[in-house]
Amino acid sequence: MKTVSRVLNGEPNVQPAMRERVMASVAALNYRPNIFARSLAGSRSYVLGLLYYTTSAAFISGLQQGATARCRELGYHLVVESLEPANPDIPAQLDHLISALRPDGMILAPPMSDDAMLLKALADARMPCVLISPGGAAQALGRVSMDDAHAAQEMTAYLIGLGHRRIGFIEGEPGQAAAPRRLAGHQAALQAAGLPLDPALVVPGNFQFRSGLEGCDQLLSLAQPPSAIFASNDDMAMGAVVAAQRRGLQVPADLSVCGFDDSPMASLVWPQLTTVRQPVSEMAVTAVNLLAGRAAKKDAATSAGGDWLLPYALVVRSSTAPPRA
Amino acid sequence: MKTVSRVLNGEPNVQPAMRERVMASVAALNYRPNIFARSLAGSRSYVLGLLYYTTSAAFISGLQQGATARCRELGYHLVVESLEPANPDIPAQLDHLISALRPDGMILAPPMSDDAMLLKALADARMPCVLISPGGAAQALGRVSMDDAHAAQEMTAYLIGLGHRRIGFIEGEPGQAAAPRRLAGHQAALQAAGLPLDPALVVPGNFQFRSGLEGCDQLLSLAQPPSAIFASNDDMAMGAVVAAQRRGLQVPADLSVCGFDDSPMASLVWPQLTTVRQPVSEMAVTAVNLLAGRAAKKDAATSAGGDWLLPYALVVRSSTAPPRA
DNA sequence: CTGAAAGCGCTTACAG
DNA sequence: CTGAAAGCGCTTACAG
Repeated sequence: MKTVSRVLNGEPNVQPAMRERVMASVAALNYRPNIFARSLAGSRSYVLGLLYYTTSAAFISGLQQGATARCRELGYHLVVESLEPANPDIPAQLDHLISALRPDGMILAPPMSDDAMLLKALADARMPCVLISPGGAAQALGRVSMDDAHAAQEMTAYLIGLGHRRIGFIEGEPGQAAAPRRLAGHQAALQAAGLPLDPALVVPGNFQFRSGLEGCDQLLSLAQPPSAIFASNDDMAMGAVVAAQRRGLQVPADLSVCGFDDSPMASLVWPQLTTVRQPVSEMAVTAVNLLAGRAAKKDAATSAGGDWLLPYALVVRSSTAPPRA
Repeated sequence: MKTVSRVLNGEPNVQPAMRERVMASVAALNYRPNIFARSLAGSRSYVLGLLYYTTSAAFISGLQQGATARCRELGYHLVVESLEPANPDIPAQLDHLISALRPDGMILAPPMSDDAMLLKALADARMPCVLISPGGAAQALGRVSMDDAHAAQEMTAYLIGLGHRRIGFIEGEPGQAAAPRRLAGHQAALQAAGLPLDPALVVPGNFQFRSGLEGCDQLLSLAQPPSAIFASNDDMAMGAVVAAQRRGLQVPADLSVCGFDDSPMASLVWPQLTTVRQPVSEMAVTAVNLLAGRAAKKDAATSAGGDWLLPYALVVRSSTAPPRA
């Protein structure tokens, strides 16, 4: 019965009758192929790696959720490895993972998707990789991202549409690729509306709660404070809300605040945050599809890959409103 | 050279000279045993599963961090599966995971460590399990927890030592095992100090930011409001801080607030939260040790297991102070 | 389109 | 204490 192998792996050239006969037995016996035997004999391991570094637990957890779900559907399994950016141990850790498990591919979450040392080690091992939201255009099977700039532009356009003319912006961590993109989108919307780019309205941040709090304080201390603040992520937006409330301002009546990410906290705080939903779990699903697809192909050369841009969504909740007249 | 197997697996009865000769070759060739071949032939898979449901991304991420690190040291690999409590698909999902990967054991994070359906399916499959912070005393290889009650008791004793006499308490999600334990510890400290148990000072919560905010509001609306509030976790403590600040109160000058967990946010918010550090990553390490140890043993019967209570730490930061005179 | 053979890289008893 | 043999459960060419 070596034909079962053919039908189980969905290969062509099997008679329908034969195929059905096999399928029936498989169902009846509750047969489940042993992944170890499969991997030993074949050229695929049915294992995919997720390489990450915990900047935002919510983001990583979302990726993992999407990836494990899709892996489950495809008969794959996900092995996770937490790495540290630019850590000299990376090659050794990778070598260990690869030689022991021989994963069919790796998914790199940011900021590891921009880690030169990791990327080099992976390339040396000829390991297929999909990069999530990379900054550069490193060589890889695929890159899956969302259009940060366009989303930020839409958010700012929404604030302008509400009637805001002076909009403060709190930047993200400079080292992360998404930060400058979000600022660029914000400024593009300002320009499209014919609004001036006042440098005083852009303050630094680092994606963390506290920098949002301080950034908001700085903006509200301006001679001409903004009527709305766009923080580059939700954590900072929450900080901004707290800073405003401490000064006795009502959000959104006195000050509109919006964020980016739609983290789980965004809809738990009060007021609930207007933000941009990142397609986190969809990005992971796409990455798994690319890697699993390429592993199934005989000729790796023709594998699809490429750049994928996934749709985001503007989530309007209760932290934004028209400015006070 | 089938003796290399013996030395690689650290078995006794090998001549030192022979052992050294093998080790030298292994190092020279950068030899790495293939986990698939090992698993196919042997009775161990060198794979451990982490079964969780994302209540707190930070908590899960901490567990995973600890588990992967320890797995790496022991030559194991971690496969993660996100499940849903009481989901009827659980047996099927589990069956799939077990028959394909044959993990040597499973680590169950709360609240899955109390999920009856999961526990039953695992027991049916005779899968060794370690439960993290379970509520009940379900049958398992091991249970690793921290002493929630004692930690809460210590926290309340600390507040009393600061001079507080009326201390508000915001409860956790009733469905989670830790919630009643923390309340019990709080009340034990009150009684030990001869303070009354005023039911009005205990308000419900659900471990989320918003319930902390509302709970604090409720407590501060009391005819005799408390001078300190102990929230059952950090998310709720952050909510309490915001509620206080909205009323124009200074934390900690006008109101002390403390939490539980030492989540990453706890030291990023302002003021930084006084809280209890849970030994999250250590719990995961202990779980891996138990499972790997049991897999290595020939006679599973004698495997250690049992109950493990790991040390926590009171982390005093700037959200608590003596009450205003 | 389908079957018989060999082999993936280890570990497990079983002899020496 | 150490070696030779068999086998784990699949997949991969290779014949029919």
